[in-house]
Amino acid sequence: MKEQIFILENYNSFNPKHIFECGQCFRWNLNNDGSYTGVFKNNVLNVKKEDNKIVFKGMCEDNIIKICIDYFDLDTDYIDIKKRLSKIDNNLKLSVEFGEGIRILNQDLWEALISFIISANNNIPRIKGIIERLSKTYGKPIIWNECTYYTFPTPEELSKASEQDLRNLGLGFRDKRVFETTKIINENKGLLDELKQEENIQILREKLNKFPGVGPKVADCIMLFSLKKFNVFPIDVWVRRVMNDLYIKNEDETKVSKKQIEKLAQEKYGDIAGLAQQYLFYWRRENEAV
DNA sequence: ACCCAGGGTCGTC
DNA sequence: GACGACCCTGGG
Repeated sequence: MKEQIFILENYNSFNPKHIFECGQCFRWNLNNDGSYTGVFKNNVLNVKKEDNKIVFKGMCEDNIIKICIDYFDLDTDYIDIKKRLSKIDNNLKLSVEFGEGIRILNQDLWEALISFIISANNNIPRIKGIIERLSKTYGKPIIWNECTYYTFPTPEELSKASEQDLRNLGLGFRDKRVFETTKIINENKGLLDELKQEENIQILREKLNKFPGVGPKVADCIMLFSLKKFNVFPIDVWVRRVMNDLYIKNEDETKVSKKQIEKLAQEKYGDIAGLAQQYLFYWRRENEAV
């Protein structure tokens, strides 16, 4: 592998900070120069926005342009999506303005499955640390600019970890869930492809729920972030909070039922509920005191 | 120092 | 369908 460069000029709706900090991914880190560096599949990439250019630079196993178009969802028209969301109400308009450069990454299904199992009742800094340690211990090294990066372990690589190994890496009670899910994937080689080909959301959700550690929220995240199902609406504490603040206004947000939020999201946002979720999540998390 | 919450899920009642 | 338990860590 050798370094490749790809530059987008005058490209709209692309802001690295918005993309990497809206909660969809865990392996991108901010550098001193404002750029972000991350690992996905067998690639290491650095992304920097300067003036009217987006500069992609890195070690890629395939053509960097092809890889970026796929991973950064460059063929989707976000101007149109944002226009539609802005028309819904003023809240959406404000959240879309705030996170104008958000894009939904097309992440690897296996990595998303494990990562979001780890995310359960956990906080983002700790989730990132756990995934980094998993990669360092079981993934493959890629050297670039005198730094060593590690790929996310494949199912085979992760199968080398015992439950106790996982516990030692800091997974806590999620050790068993990750261990069992890895075992299921390794015993059913065609399962991941089968999931990728399933178009029906309900069937997909049922299949995902069979993995230990995958409940409704984690299943929705997997579908939205790695299977391009833009109509699902993952509900976590932040989304519950913002939906309650904006529409429901219950004194105790924890008392608001998931069903009620789901219904509201489908009615208001419909087939792009997942996109709405990302703008709202990012907006609410970055403006906590509001 | 102590307490709480965090991109929830699971087992039990 | 409600309710508590669950590893661990950063921040109040």
